[in-house]
Amino acid sequence: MRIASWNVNSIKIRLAHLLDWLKQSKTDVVLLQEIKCLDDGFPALELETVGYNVAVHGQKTYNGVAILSRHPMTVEQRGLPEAPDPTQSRYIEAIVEPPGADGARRPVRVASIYFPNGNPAPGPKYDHKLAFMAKLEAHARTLLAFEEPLVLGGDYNVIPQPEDVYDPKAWATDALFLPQSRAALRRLVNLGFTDAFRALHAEVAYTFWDYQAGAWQKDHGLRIDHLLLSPQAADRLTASGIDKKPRGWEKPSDHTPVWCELSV
DNA sequence: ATGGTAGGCGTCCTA
Repeated sequence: MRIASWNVNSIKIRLAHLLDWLKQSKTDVVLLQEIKCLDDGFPALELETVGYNVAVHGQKTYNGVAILSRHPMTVEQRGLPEAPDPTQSRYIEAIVEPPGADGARRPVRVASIYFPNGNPAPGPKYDHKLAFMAKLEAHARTLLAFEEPLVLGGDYNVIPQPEDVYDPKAWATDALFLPQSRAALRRLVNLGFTDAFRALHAEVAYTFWDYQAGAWQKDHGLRIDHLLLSPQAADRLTASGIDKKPRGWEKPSDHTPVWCELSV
């Protein structure tokens, strides 16, 4: 089963890209962020027509997350439990169930998460970022106790290591790379998660290139979109990658998809 | 050197 995460920066603007990419990538489950629309405005019909079930936690103008699944899907959470600002739609969680070849049940719990950017730091936005990460960590503890396959995917807005940014010095004081942000991500990972991309790849790779200053052309990127796997999901990890192609298309999102393959 | 670009119920805010 292939699972991907993609911050599309407006589902309305990016629908054609998403449909093209779904056709060529053969992804079973897609975790979307920054859909920037209410539930009613989400193009559910267009996506159902090409074979996906749709779950949306939308918001007007900002944020908004969704999950697409070729397999039956049950929504478990809309909104992060005890989120510091529940008016911001940044979390949706579901259980997807691919058909077992032998009739066995193989449910996988997935979440699509849009972490706060946190700039400027210090300040109230940075405080909100850290508060959100603390509540996410608490919820992740609860989910890990279920000892089931779990994929926490999304735009984490955190650069894990210096090798995950083109110029670490230039990002030293940015909310995405401050020591407290990186420590909060480490606390989460250290609960027992596996970074699906880094587990299988040692090379430098990015998931985001700013629209400004020719960042894409200069390959001035960041790796801030991640798929974190519970031990039971990591046991089944067979492949992962970052699909750079969509970032090079006309009128792209500033993010490109990260994906992983779990054996059935 | 504080620019640059993109998206949205937009004349600013967020990223």
